[in-house]
Amino acid sequence: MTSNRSVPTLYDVAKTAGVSTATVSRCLNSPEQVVEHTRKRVLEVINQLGYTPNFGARAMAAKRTYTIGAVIPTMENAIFARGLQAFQEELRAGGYTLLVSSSAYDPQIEEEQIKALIARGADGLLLIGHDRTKTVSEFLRKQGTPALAAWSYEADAELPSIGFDNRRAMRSLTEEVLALGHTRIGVISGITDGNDRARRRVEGISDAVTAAGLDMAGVPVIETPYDIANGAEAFHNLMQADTPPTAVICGNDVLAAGALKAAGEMGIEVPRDVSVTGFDDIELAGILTPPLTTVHVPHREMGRRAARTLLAMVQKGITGQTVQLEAKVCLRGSLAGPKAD
Amino acid sequence: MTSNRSVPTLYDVAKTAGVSTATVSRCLNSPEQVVEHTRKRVLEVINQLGYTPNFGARAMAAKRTYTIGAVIPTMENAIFARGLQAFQEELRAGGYTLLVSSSAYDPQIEEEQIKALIARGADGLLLIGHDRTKTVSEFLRKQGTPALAAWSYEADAELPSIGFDNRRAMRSLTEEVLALGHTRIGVISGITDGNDRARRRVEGISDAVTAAGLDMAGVPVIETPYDIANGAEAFHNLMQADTPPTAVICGNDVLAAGALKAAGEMGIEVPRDVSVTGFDDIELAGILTPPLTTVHVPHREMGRRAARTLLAMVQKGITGQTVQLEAKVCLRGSLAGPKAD
DNA sequence: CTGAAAGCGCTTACAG
DNA sequence: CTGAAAGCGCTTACAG
Repeated sequence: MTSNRSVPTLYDVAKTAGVSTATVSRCLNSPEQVVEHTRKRVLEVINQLGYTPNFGARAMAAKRTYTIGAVIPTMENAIFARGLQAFQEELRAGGYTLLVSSSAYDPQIEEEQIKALIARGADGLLLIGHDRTKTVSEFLRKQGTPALAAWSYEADAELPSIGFDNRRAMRSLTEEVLALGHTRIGVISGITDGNDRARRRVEGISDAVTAAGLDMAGVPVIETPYDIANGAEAFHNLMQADTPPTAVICGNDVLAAGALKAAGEMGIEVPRDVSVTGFDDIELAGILTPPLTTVHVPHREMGRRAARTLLAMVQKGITGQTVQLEAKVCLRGSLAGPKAD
Repeated sequence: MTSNRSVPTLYDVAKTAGVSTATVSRCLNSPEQVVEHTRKRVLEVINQLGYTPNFGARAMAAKRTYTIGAVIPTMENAIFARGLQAFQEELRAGGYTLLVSSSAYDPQIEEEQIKALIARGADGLLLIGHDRTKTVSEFLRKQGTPALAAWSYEADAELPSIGFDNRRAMRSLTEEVLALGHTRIGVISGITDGNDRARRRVEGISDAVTAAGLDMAGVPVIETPYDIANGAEAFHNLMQADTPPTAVICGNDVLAAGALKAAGEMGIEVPRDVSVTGFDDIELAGILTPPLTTVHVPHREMGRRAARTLLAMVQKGITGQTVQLEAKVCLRGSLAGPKAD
């Protein structure tokens, strides 16, 4: 039974080349097992017919797809873009294809996407961070598909991870802020629920604040989705207080960009009137006015190493090794001492 | 790595539920065909066993995957991010999963990715623009997989498209620039080879320049990959001339951001000393200093409509209708008249 | 080096 | 409403 516009199959190739389907399959998958003149003829027929293997059939029969899936929280804001680009380049060099989907920071959607990717035969998975639904964690364990968490180092997490210590990095940044003499801090954080990176960063702020002898209870923390407009609004609210902060620490560069924008609109000068810091060091950070003090994340290295590790897990069946990378404070013009008044 | 604890199959479910595989399949795909008590029992077993359908097998048997693939030139710069987000949301509402991959603006990689996506059973494809290799165009035609081009309206292209007229939009922007009295224009364009959007934009500049009675031969055009650093370097070079331009028109906002950055470093004030314009109106454009005059692209609407059109093509087998959307000039602080000297 | 054949895990007419 | 069975397009021991 052939459909009208039938796509050629292995069988068609075999028939017109006068060989068995096994031989055609071998020409594609282990050409060294086929003698040259046979192989040449088969490859010609393949070209002539415009044959491409049916992936589903292949996956089902061979039980591998040379596909790696990644589920990231968002494709906007370029937070993950650079790391993912490096990840993809490295996979490609290894003969693997990357398929990406995004969860919009919604655990339910993340679960769907993970299942969709596994169902589509992903040989391995790159995920971001460690917070996820119980059901999907269990699903992953049952499935046995190798998975790696990036962007967040955790020593004892369920999945091996390649990332940095968000808490420690943010603590270092905050220490720099405090060392300049700021005592009135404000925080604009991402949503911490379901986002361990955001949560760890707030913890890092708290660590530094407490260690400096200040009371975290006196530090206003606004949680809002990562977005320029939200950062602007939060900044606006923070500065409305009777004694507004002299330094606003933001959970990432996107929120900080919003804060800077709001400052401009409110006639507040940064860093003279108030300091602002970010996190991530996306390209944007360096071109804002003033340039943003932030934490530099080793995006590309993280992507590359994640790819290598995941490929090793997939190909050699080894357990992924957790690796901690460094994220360093990057001082720029948006941070200065508090106004002497 | 295959786990010894083999993943349950349809057959396992059927056996332990005491029904045929056909019935289990129906519970999943057309539950209304199964009487309630049977269905209930089967669904319980499915849950208990943690069964998930094998996608490859399903795709092969059913010949559809509810998957849409997209190949975009880059995940960086957020140029496509917003539109893609809307595209994905709309697909999701329709029960489809989006899988994305990026080509790094390399036609060869685009070809690979398209094939990979089709091989993986994508029911339809979203591509960007109209320039692609002969082989992949032919492949698409042979394959018959519905495909749609976005981000670029072309009346008579091979693929139906949902997009705007890059040429006309850039012409309008340039007319605004010229209307202010600028006669010395410089252009920083993306790489036009293999990128019809970039090419059309330069044509649009040429249209306006020529219509204004100026000679395009006198307009320096630098082509460089979309990237902040490249934009900065190109701006630097442009301003090195004996009679530097009084207005620099950039192929997109990312290049313009680089130009603004370079201007700052060179002590050139925008727009007093030189005007700078972009294209795309990504979120960045509004928060730069000064805010960027640019062309506003209807990202979200484009994404949504692309999804609806593609879904119609996939589900109803209809031919996609080409739609032209409006991209409007958006005037902001980075553009002013030339310095009166 | 090559082929015949089983099997991968599903869906879907076709019967009943 | 449900089942038996063919078929989807490949890969891979197993023989020869």
